[in-house]
Amino acid sequence: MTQLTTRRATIGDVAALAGVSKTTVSRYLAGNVDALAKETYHKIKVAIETLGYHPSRMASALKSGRSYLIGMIIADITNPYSTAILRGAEDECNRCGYSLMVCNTDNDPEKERQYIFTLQSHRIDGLIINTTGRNNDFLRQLNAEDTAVVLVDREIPDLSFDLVSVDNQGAVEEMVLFLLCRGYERIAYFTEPVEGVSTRTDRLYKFKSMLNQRKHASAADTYEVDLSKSTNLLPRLEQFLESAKGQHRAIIAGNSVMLLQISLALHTLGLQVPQDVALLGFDNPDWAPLVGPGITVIAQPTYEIGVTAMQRVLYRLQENQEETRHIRLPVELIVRGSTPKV
Amino acid sequence: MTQLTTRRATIGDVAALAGVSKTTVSRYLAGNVDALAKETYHKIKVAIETLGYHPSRMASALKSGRSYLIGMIIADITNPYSTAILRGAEDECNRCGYSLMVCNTDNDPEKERQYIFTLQSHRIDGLIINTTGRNNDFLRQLNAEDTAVVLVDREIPDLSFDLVSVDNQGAVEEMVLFLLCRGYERIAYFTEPVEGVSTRTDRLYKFKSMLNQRKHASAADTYEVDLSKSTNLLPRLEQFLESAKGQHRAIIAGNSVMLLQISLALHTLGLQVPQDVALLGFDNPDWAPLVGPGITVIAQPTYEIGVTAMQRVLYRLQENQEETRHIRLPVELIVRGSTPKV
DNA sequence: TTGTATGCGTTATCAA
DNA sequence: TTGATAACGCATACAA
Repeated sequence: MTQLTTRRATIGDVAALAGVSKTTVSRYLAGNVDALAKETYHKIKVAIETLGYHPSRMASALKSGRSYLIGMIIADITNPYSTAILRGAEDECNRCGYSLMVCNTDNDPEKERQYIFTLQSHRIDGLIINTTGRNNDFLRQLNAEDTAVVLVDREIPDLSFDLVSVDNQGAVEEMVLFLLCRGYERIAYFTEPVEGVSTRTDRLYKFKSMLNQRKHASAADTYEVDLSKSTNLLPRLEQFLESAKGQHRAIIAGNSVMLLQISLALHTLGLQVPQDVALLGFDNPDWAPLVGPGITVIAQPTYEIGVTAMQRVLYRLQENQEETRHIRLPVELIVRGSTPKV
Repeated sequence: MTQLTTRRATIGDVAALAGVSKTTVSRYLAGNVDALAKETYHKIKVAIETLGYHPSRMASALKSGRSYLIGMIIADITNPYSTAILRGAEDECNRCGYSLMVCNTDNDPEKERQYIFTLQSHRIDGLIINTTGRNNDFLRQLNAEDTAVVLVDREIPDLSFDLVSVDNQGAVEEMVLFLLCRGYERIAYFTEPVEGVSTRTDRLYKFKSMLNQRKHASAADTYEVDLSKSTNLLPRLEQFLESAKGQHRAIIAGNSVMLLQISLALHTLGLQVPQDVALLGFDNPDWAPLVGPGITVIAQPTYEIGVTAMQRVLYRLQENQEETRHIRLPVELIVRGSTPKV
């Protein structure tokens, strides 16, 4: 009669206590309230509260094919840029009754692949992915399934996924024009390795083409540095500063990780911003106003990117077969002390 | 005969193609390989690859009671401190074949409560929670269920959950002694509102008791500031600096958010660290070495906290009914230029 | 070493 | 407005 272990209440328990069928309870749960007698509605309500019943999404998902799970694969979760996107996506996700499974790949394609499998096994309804760019074949598979996939930040060639990002080439253009306008003669672009990462490729491409076009500096003023080895950056930095000695020099950092490392390296070298070299970066990290005279940056609407990407996923879930879209959100140049007129 | 829509393969499809029973495939999937004939093993392997089959965790969970889902509730995901813990937890989680559902409460107890329900509905096996501290009754419920719960950072009174954190009182003691030793006469402690947040309470308590004990400064040099209103901080800061005019002054920030805001405020006021006031903070954000002469901090082993908390959760899942433990990881004082000898 | 039968908790189909 | 019944994909007890 009395049960010793407190087993979790099921829809059957609720039905029994309320004196109705499981079907009726299921209708109640689905919010199909109009089709219920007032009295029935109330009996079920009471029964649910009495038992402290919570429906099992697993069972529901098994039957209905909807898990209410969205996967989010992030290349580097320690990057505040990613975290801000995550926060936007999470907010929107929760707002719509979905839950978010977060995966951090540390830019490792193998981990990314594993995560794609794992998420599939949980039957996620949708996926937001900030891809390492080296699993295109695996992502192609997802394309065939019914999973709604939206890319953030990084594009994949020849793949018909929605993409939410910013106008990277426009941003670089704005940066370079700004610096030229302020009188800088030599501008260096420092980026993490660009291979497979569309964002980095786009930015670097635009930088090169602008400088070549203006014949303003040698194209050699671009530096691809793998920051995983901490000793890689310093010599390249010195190389640039040496080669541009006596000129008005500026450095553009391709993302906030690079910006941080360059700031640290300049600090190490005993150099001052902007006296010794001007500095300009992507993203707008918390500390940008605090370092030296404040660092001029291109700020990206990270929170909105997250929200937009999630909206896009959920929209796709409404069985919309609309054509793939590439949504570009606007950036904003925030001028601080690191880039004065020369 | 031929199916038009590519339905997702099930264990039944694999069994049929391999010419064996579902049970046998299930054994294969469970890694129960010793009990399989070599030939059978191979047939199943081929069938799985041919079909691109991925087991459904939902179905598996429904039957076995194991969802392989761990929930993680974070009070503030934009705080790098939290992100670092998240990364540790996520790594360990993945390493053990579980997936992580991440929830960000923005320190809102109502959101926290909603998330607890949602996670329950997904039948999470375990939960790591950095609690707002104002849902103790709801968490008590979880205590009764079979969910493995581990708290990080923030404690809950009278609740028998495992807790992973640092020795906050010891850390404050180290900070204060360090500052006294260096000759500072007036030390202020700035914290976000402490109510319900054990970490903040502990730190503030220790600070007060040390200063009272030494009769070194008035206990009034503690400031609880709600940073959600951006205008709250500046007047309190000026109040302290004014009251301690002419003395060697130092400020301790109760966490890195506070440290950032104080740094910004001092910047606004045109004050220099450490000439005008010394600065000392909790956590070790990326930018700590870069601001002014570098900021002295107490660094917490955030990644390890995340890993340890997850290990603890997974350990509890092995049906261990061992007594509740409070694990305190060591902190490290990192001395930089913001706190010179006076 | 392998297979049959049953049930996990829910939703969907059909009937009343 | 409500209910009986089957099915979702898998794991397990038991049998062979």
